[in-house]
Amino acid sequence: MTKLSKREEIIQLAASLFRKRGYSSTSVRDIAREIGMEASSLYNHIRSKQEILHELMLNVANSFSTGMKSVKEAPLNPLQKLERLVSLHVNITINEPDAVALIPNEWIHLETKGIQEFLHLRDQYERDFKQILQDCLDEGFIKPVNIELASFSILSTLRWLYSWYGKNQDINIIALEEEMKKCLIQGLAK
Amino acid sequence: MTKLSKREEIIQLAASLFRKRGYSSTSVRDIAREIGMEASSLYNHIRSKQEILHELMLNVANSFSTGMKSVKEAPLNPLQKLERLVSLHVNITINEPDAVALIPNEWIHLETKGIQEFLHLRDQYERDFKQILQDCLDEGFIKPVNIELASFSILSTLRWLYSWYGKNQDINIIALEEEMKKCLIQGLAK
DNA sequence: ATATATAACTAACAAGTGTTAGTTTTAGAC
DNA sequence: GTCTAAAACTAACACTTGTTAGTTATATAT
Repeated sequence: MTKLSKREEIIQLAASLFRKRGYSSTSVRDIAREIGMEASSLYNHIRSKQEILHELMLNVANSFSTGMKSVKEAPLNPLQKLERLVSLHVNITINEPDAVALIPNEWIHLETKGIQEFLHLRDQYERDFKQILQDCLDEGFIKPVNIELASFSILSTLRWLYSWYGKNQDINIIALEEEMKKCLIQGLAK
Repeated sequence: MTKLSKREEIIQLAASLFRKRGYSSTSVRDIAREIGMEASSLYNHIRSKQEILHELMLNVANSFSTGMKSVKEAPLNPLQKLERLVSLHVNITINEPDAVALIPNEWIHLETKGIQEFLHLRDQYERDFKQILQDCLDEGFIKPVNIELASFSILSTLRWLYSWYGKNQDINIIALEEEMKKCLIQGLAK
């Protein structure tokens, strides 16, 4: 564990509060109290409350985007790429569970520019995801299925993984990855 | 369409605002402005802002619970019950998309008693869901799979259905149900 | 020891929050 | 027309919000 700068400490702590109560219900004074200083002192380290959210959301969005990029470029067949994407989600979720927990909802509280940047990354990610699933279908790796719905379903599960991980933190990561791949990719039907 | 009482009108409109901006970021004055009256006038119809959220969340939670009850009691095999649950989610989502959209996150803004009631209903629902999935497995309707993870996955998808429905409102409901069943229950693997 | 930069503090601001009290308007019953 | 109840209004409350200004304390480099 590398020691965090005060700024990083504030941002990490804010992430856990944003996760628990939401961005709007977390006041600058709440963050300050938890970190052990006055609210105004925070402003020696950050520019605004909004900046904290912006940094959290775009950092984690960029983690996913660069992860996707390296998966796309890897010399793998589409099914293997799909498995790599499951690994990607599991790993990012375990490394930054609080920031990941903000993804589904808290982006609405970004200001105009932040929203645009964030949604652009998210849309691009979903397009890439669907394309890989489509490749799986075209190359006969999976059953014929509605690609829109299937990618929506897989991404829904992966997005909510953080809440499941919250309750089962003792699980082996490798095992979790394998179970997820089995569950999401191999499907249920006999 | 039956005409709504003013109270119901307020609550429905609040639901759409809560969905768009979140409970905390929606002020009583926002609701009043949209409905065309002064903030204080709302209090002729509602007891508090919190009461609106409470009513929305517990009504929709009860819709799911009573739906689950009737599925459990129906003379069907577990796989058929699972399919009925998919229908249940699709139908409630289409009938009250705004209230459904609040389920994943906004319950944290309920006050103590509301949280307890809500989480109790949710936990019971998830237990019942898992049991039906377990029955499917025990009676050989589905492949051997981690029940915890599988039910988590299916429920994640069903919970997020509202966001997918938001983008594809033109879709045929029966077709949507069938696609969901195919996607979630029959799985992907060849 | 002194100078300097960093990071804490106190105090205050303007704006917005949910809610209440008291009053006036509206609409329907007799 | 008059009485009554429902539902709107204005005005204000106590409190919280994010943020800034100005000041003091702390630590480091010379």
